[in-house]
Amino acid sequence: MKMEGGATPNALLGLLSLGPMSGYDIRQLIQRSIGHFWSESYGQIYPGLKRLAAAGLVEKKTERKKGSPDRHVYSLTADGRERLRRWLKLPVEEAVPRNELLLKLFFGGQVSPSVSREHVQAYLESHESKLRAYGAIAKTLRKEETNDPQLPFWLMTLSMGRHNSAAMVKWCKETMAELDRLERRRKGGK
Amino acid sequence: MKMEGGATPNALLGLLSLGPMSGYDIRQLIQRSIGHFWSESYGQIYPGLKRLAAAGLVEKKTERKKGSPDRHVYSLTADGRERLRRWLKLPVEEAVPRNELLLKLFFGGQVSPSVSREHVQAYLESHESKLRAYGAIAKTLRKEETNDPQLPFWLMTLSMGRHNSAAMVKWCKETMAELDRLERRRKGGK
DNA sequence: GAGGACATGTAATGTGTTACATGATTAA
DNA sequence: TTAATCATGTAACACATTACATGTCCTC
Repeated sequence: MKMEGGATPNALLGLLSLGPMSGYDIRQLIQRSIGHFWSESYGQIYPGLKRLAAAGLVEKKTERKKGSPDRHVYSLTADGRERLRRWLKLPVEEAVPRNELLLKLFFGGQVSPSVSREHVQAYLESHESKLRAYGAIAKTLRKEETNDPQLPFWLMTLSMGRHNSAAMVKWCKETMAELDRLERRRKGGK
Repeated sequence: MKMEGGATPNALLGLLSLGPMSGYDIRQLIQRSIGHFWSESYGQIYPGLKRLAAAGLVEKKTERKKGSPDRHVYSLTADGRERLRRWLKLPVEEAVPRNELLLKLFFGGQVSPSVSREHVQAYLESHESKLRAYGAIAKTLRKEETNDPQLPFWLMTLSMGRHNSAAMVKWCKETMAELDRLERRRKGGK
């Protein structure tokens, strides 16, 4: 009965702090809220909720529906909320970085520069599309949740996404230019 | 005998493309080269090399030393180099994002803004120190590897680190200011 | 003589995704 | 009728870290 540590159960507690929900709801909510920087699969969510319930941090209520399977709605207990707060105060644990694009780029000397160029191009497009998405989300968020006290925090997480993607767009453009130079030098003289 | 897919064995091949090495060497080299965006533990490296050798992608030579344990030096075979090139050309697989700082910040409404402020402060400091490190690495890299054809690629990966950390520093400062505003509003008049 | 670098490897454990299994309802 | 959405959950697998186990050489 450890239950300390791991971010996943605490993420579940955090989401339940927004209101009672089923495992299925949680999955959907993740995608509409923290999806840009967090994800959980059903294989984590369902067993996770079960363990949290066994530890008394959440409470389960079963809603019967004719025909379709029962809905298991979980809600935070006082203990659960306390546990969440305690975790929130703990220092953030830095994750081991893993960036496959950079890994491939680092070994770019093994292939033609155009290969790396394509990878960077794809990365550029993904960040440009993220930037568009962030703009849209900020708009609806401000419209629909104007007086929610948590809104400022949600906007801060969005803002990081924007800063990051903008920086990545800039890096991609510079890097593609440099890769073009390498390609030309290869084909051209010497 | 799949051996396709996973980035880890390909990272090993990539490092061996820089020259023959032992598992121990690989670990050290990772920290001095791709450590900012990749990492591998011995528990991955040693069994990984064994599997690559079984698949004929690397070759193992044992150097006997009196007293100390044998050194197992691995080098790329032609097959291994070919496999590496093929993987480099494959599109980059985007990883599921996981950012614990953002997760905590998203639920920042559950605790005092000063808690979030401290997390952001720590993040700021870590990126400022990264920026200093990147500057130092770029300097030594240009001094010691001036004519290595792979240098431009190494500098590109460094450059992403710089763009990213600079953006994060900016975001941290803005976000800390916003958190201070929230804190003041909380203490001050309703 | 204590500690750290050198050097290899395995076992236990943790963490996470994907595929599978089941089945109703609803929209194209 | 085909597919998507709703809804729950397990099992198999993949991937990764950490602790353990062992032992030498070198430096303070």
